[in-house]
Amino acid sequence: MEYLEAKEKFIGTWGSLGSLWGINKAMAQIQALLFISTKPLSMEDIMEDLKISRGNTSMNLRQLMDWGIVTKVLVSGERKEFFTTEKDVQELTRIIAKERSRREIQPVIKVLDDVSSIKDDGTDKTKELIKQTKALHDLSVNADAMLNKLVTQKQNWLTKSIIKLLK
Amino acid sequence: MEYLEAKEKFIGTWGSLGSLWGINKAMAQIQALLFISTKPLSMEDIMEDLKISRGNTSMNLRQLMDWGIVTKVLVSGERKEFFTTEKDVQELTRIIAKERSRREIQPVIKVLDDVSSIKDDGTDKTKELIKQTKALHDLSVNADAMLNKLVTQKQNWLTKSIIKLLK
DNA sequence: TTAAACTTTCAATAATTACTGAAAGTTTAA
DNA sequence: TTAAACTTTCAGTAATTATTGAAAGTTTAA
Repeated sequence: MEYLEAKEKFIGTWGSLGSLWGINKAMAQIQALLFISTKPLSMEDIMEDLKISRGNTSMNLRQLMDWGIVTKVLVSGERKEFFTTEKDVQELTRIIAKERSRREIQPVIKVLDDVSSIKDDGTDKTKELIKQTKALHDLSVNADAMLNKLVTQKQNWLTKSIIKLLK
Repeated sequence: MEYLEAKEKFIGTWGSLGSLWGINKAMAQIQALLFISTKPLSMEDIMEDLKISRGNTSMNLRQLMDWGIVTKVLVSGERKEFFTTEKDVQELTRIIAKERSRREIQPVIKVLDDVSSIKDDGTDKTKELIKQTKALHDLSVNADAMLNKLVTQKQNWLTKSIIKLLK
């Protein structure tokens, strides 16, 4: 396999994986492209490489920046803006985990808390709703706490954690 | 909040969370409905409750069964089929994690392995592609191993794991 | 200033994904 | 058998989501 084929395979796969996990294809592909690029890329570069429109590029770069995954960099002597992504996979994972927790898990925990706190009217179905949503609530809180714990340790969290768990 | 409102809030939230994570709404909602139901439900029950068509119900139940999350149960004296979901949240998580690993993570690991194994032609961009995809590969392998490890311990994996990690 | 170089926004459109409903298929009781 | 009770399939359609491209907005160099 040559460079170009490998590059396209990587970017394509990353895009599909994104879709599978609720991240849009262009967004995932832009990140993948920056991830393997040796230098920051301009909007023009990205558009040309991925063959997507200016608007699409602009919107998805913005989202990636909102997530904290991509940053603007100034290239001296250049008027236009350039972009890079976080290059360290561990740091990248930390950012994504933290954001998904904040945006998606926390709000669900709140709902589960509300729902599992309704008044027990003595009926079976109410009891079941309370029991099951409480179980889900507790699991979510624990899993989220664990994820944060894992991911808050800057250095080698994954390796360290695996070692601990294997003991 | 009364039972019905709480129930609808739970099912609705679960559906939205599903969409956010690449699981279709109807599928997530059927699972949610079964999860808080005190007894197995028929296709008719599900259709009526969620106001979705027969075809949709059938297709999504099938998918849930493929995932191993929902099972058919025979109710004696009844001709039609009834369905339940795994009621234990830990077991449910185990099943989902295992399936997502098998269906989605393993294939990506394979691609990352292929891509990071291309011949180093000495150029910077090839070196970068190899380096970055290798890092991603290693992270994925580790994270996947950890997930499997966590999730393979039947009893209270989450609690146990948190205790270990907090040490 | 101003005008060129660049970025963002957003209405229109395309692409994708989900859903319906009815026909075809299957199972079971008599 | 057969026909009623049920489930699955799938072509057509609807709903959702992503993308385009051009106009509007912004920045900067002269």
